[in-house]
Amino acid sequence: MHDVAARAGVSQPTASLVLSNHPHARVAPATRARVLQAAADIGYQPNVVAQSLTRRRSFALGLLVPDVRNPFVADVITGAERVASEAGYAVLLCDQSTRGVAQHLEVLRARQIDGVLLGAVGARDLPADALAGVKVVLIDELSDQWPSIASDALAAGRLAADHLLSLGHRELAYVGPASDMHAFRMRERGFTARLRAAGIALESRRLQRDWPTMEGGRDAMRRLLTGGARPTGIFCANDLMAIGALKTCLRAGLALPRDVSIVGCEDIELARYVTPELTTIAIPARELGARAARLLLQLIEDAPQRVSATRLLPVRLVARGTSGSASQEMTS
Amino acid sequence: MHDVAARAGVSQPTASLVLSNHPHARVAPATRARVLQAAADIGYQPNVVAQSLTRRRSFALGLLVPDVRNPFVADVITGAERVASEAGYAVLLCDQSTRGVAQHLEVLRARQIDGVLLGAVGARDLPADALAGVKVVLIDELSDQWPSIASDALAAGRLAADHLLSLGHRELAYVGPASDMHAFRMRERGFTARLRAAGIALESRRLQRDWPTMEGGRDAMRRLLTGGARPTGIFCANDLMAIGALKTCLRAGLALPRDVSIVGCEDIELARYVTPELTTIAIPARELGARAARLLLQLIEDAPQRVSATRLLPVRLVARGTSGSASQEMTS
DNA sequence: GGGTCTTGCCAATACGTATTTGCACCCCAT
DNA sequence: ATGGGGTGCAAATACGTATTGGCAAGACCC
Repeated sequence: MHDVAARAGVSQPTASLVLSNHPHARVAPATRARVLQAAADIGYQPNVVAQSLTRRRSFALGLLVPDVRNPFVADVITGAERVASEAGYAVLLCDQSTRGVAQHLEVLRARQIDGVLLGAVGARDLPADALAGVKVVLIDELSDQWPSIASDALAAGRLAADHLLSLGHRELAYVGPASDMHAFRMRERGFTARLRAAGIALESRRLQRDWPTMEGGRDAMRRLLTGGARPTGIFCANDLMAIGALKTCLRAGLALPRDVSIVGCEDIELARYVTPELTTIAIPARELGARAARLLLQLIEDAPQRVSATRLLPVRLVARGTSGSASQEMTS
Repeated sequence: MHDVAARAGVSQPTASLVLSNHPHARVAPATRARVLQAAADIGYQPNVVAQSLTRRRSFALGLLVPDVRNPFVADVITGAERVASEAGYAVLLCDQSTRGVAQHLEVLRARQIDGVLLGAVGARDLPADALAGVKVVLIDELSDQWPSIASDALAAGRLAADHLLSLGHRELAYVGPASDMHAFRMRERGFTARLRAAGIALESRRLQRDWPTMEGGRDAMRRLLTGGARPTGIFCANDLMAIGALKTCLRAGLALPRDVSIVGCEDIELARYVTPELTTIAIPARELGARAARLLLQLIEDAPQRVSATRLLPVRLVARGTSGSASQEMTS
């Protein structure tokens, strides 16, 4: 910028006034033009680090996720990255497999990060002190302590239950992670609540918890299959587990949806590419990421506008090939 | 840091010497201890932005990828993020769906980034001028202009060809992207070279190009099916395309591997979860990302050590359910 | 006991930009 | 002509840390 100023025959502060396009900048049009021309001539690019130091804003967001390889998470990232990037913010990616939430937050704080998006992190796990003074938005999580963007997980569980019930299933099971994430808890609660309303109680051996991955779904399904009293309808808290379960059923010689119906949750792209195609509850992952980023940017730029107005994003049932009438089993 | 210095009764520069652990720092042990104690007392955290300004190093890497949602890319990211993070570097994620490579590089340069990892970006597309003065490592790409870490893509193509040939297939096809990425070009070249060596020429209608996604694989497969003279063995340049093709075959009423054999490439986790399980060539994605990050860190920290020593990472065939003997078709 | 060396610290400066303050200068009204 | 108000710019300062140079005080030599 010194070079620009020298070339335009003005002082550095004047060049700064012009280039930062200050609102109440009183600069003569001719001078302004000279500075802009000089900047264009030498291809001036501002040093964001220096700007960050004086303005005490890094124009960067932290994006903390449990696992980049989870397709749902990848969708969330895509939505958030796009919004942030278009607003001129950089995205610092932090994977929890590398280090814990608290440690990542330390690093981000040291970098004077403007805000943090927390994806798929259970609110109870959050170290409140590590978050002190950090602007944060939770993704697909609800908390009265921090703003968040969430999907209607309760409805997701209900939709899955209603779908299976309407197909005539009475022998039902739930497969989900041991996570304390709000989204997972609510999917489970919505499901079991609807079962209770239909007069069905979920035995504990039909409530299987495991890691929210294909492997976890596989292991949970194995336990369901060997546990006796095989269920005919299964709701899996996410599609990865559902696919693991699906695969395990096929390996065990079961046919879907004849012998067993499976309903997943999230509707990742993959759900349409397994065989049979997975019936699931669609969660708008990209939209969650995008809205969370937008909310965070508002919190950063529009002062203490704490009106998070957390609205639940709607979910919907996508009936495909892994769910079918329970009577099929009886008649076959 | 001023507070730390005041608390320890020393000047700010002295505190800096202690806290930055300078090699030829001549500080009395007692003083050093006082400073460290003071820093611990008030929970001092360095301001990385200010450090970046003086040291002219941001301790941050750019990671430029075509699409976070591609599982192969997600694996690469995981590997790179882990290495960078453990070395104390932040990772700025840039998705090409947001803006072009050149624009991302501008932004990264303005942020005084220390280096850039370019994942799955064709070397020919690279704007050489936008890369001037930026330390960069290409991932799964080869170039005599920039250092890189790549897999043995030629061998991958050969392995696929040898596998299909050894199963007796003679009616072969290739499905790949129109990308000019080295990895894809070599996978194709290795495949076709082996076919030629076996006296088989690939007709143009059996060389289908499309987007490297499931949809692309689906569309390419549809063209193969409707083009007459259906091939019995197909090599798809990545697993996503292979899965799209697989799915399309199943929908068309074909059985795998009885009617058609498919070999994918990359061995993403998903390959084991489609039905039948996908035969594929395993590419060490995470290792690629990790090695690329390590090489970049070397270039950054160890001076102009241009000895990139680009070694090709080995690939291997993983035979699963989508490939079988060609004679099966004849006898069925 | 005066000189050279070493040790341990601080003062000064730099990094590149933003912001505040103050000073010329000109225009116009009285 | 003179004072007041506005305009356009530069000087000074700040952001938080790293680095250089130099200055005291002590150790050591003859």
